Amino acid sequence: MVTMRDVAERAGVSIATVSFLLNDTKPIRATTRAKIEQAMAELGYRRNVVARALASRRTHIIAMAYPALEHRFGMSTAEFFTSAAEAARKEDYHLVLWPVGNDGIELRELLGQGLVDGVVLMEVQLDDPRVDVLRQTSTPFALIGRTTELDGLAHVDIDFDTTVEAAVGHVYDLGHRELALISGDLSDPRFHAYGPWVRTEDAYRRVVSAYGLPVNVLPCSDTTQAGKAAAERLLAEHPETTAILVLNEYAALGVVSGLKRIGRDVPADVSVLSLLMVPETAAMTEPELTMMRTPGPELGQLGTESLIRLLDGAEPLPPQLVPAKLFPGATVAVPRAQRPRAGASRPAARKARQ
Amino acid sequence: MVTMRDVAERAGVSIATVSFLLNDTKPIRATTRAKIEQAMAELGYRRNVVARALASRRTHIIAMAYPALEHRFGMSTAEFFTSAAEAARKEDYHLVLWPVGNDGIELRELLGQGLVDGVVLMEVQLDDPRVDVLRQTSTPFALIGRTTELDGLAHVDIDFDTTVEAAVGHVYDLGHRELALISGDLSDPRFHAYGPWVRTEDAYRRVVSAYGLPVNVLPCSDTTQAGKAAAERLLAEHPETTAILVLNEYAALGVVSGLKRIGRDVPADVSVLSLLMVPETAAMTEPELTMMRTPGPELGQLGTESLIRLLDGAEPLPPQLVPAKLFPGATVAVPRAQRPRAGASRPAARKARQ
DNA sequence: AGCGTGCGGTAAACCGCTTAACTGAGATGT
DNA sequence: ACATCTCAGTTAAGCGGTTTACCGCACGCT
Repeated sequence: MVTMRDVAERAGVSIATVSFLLNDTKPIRATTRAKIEQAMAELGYRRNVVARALASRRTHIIAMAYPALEHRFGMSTAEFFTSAAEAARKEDYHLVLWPVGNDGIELRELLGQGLVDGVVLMEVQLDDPRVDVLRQTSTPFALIGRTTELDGLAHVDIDFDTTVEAAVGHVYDLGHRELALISGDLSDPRFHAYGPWVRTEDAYRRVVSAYGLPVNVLPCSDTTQAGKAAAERLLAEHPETTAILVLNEYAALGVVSGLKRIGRDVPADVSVLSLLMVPETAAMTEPELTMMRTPGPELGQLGTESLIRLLDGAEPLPPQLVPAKLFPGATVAVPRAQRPRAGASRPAARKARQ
Repeated sequence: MVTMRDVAERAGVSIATVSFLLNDTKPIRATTRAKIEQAMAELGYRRNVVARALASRRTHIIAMAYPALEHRFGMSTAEFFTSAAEAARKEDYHLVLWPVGNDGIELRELLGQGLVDGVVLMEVQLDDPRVDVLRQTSTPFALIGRTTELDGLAHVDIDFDTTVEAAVGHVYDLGHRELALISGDLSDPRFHAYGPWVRTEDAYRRVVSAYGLPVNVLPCSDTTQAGKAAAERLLAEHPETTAILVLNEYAALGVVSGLKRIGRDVPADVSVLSLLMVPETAAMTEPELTMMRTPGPELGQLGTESLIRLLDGAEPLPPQLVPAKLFPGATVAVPRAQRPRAGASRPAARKARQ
């Protein structure tokens, strides 16, 4: 292994000078710079990041803490990770994906080892134990997602209000009045306080009420099977439904096939709009799903940048909420019965039932 | 930060003793051991992995090198990663996912930094530049997959022969005689030498010929859309087909919906069997796909263990080939026309055409 | 009594790099 | 002309561990 000492010797300078050049921490005369650079090139020198980390107390590694047990690693997550990794590399950091439990125990373990400079937290709970751990250990961190209390925490998140507003508005404008939301299963303890689900459902209730439409929300866990079942149940209980918004992307796939199984045509009989999804998944149904596209690339990048600001002591990035944008597919159409149906269709401010 | 020195002081021993205890590299008297352990507990000591790495020249980090550009990170990959990470943790290693290009340049960069002790290589090409890089830098590594030349390389892979044999056998036994394989797109330069595709296609041609059936192979890239298109084309050109094997999991989803779109019932008219897939994806179609389940968990674990053997100087694990096993779904059934159709059905040893 | 020999422990030299403190020479100010 | 600043480098003290060489001691053996 060729070390900095070797380079310094060959260039006829001190080892410190080499370090200053490498880190750009002190001005170096052009002639010396040239000598050093030549020496480095000739020897094929690469600085040892471990030694650097020990000496500088900065590993330049940031962890993306992902609760692998509670949330399956799916397409959306992959997107977050990829864009975050890219953003990190641009700033001379390494981004590693770290599977940790939601309780914060493994995270504490990880932090104690001193391997990472900071953490990007994914799948944030409304009240997240991991945030406490990070605070206690005074580790810099940024959230992709939001806790309820976030006094000054660096974070980025989906703008659920705007997203839901746009989604509901879209189907409303097409003429739909009998909507339903196939939401997350908030009775599941793992997701009871899972931000995206809670916030989306809240937003939905608000928005739909504001439109003067009845609120119909069905819980459903995040699998294709559950989506199928939910769709079938929904249309059994509310056969008047003409448009379904689906929160979870895997459930959305199931909703489409579930509807077809019970003989409903999509979108002729029922429109389906997926609220948080990536294009790859949307393409998996027939016809292709219309969706609100999860701003995964933006959020992954922003979250990482925001953390790196913290680490580099630069002035912090302001928190950002990014809405998911409508991505047209072929599962949303004008409802079959355009004429306003009496009574049921627009019952002024009927309240949520759940 | 509490260091080893603090612990040693408090326990009234030398810092070396603490190290010996921690690493179990020298016998320690029970009384001293107790003192040290108490001191550690009281102080809440955790050993700094960076310092340890520098001193021991072993970071205990292994990288899973994943060609993120060439291969999308999907469900199967997630499975490999998760099981590999778990296996690594059991052996006191950290496994990080590292996106690198297939050309080996980024990999070389990474290795130069001295951050990782070894590499688990994913999505191996038949002749993989990354293997050369690893050899040149004499980095220990294990392959999940195989190059063509693998003199003594540590590796694990899918047993494509057995897998294809089982798949073809399954549909054959049900009575299917008009098979087709929707394969990978080997004309795409990125996949031209991609092991799983090449090996599966080869195996398919061999096996089907051995059964005395006509060989019908259609290239198709790894997207749902491509799968749809391929299915439609296939049945236009070969309407007699009763069973389709699909290599890529995303394509398989498309095949099912493509068949439905052109009015073929699955499985009544055409059976579909996905060759390499995870259950989550299989559940996404209606009806659920019958598949050969990718042995991702096994391979991730075996690959990692095999690398760790190398790193720890233990005697190496023998290479292993693990077949994918049949996971029944609802897309494979007895062909509608059970009666052997004259001529076309069993043309003794008709040869491959491609 | 004399002598090797395990055993449990210590001292100290690194590992490769960062960085605070220092140096020496030329430029600058008055 | 002399003290003062810059500027570009150097020296050396760590960072928090690992590991080699060494040491004293009790023990068994002859």
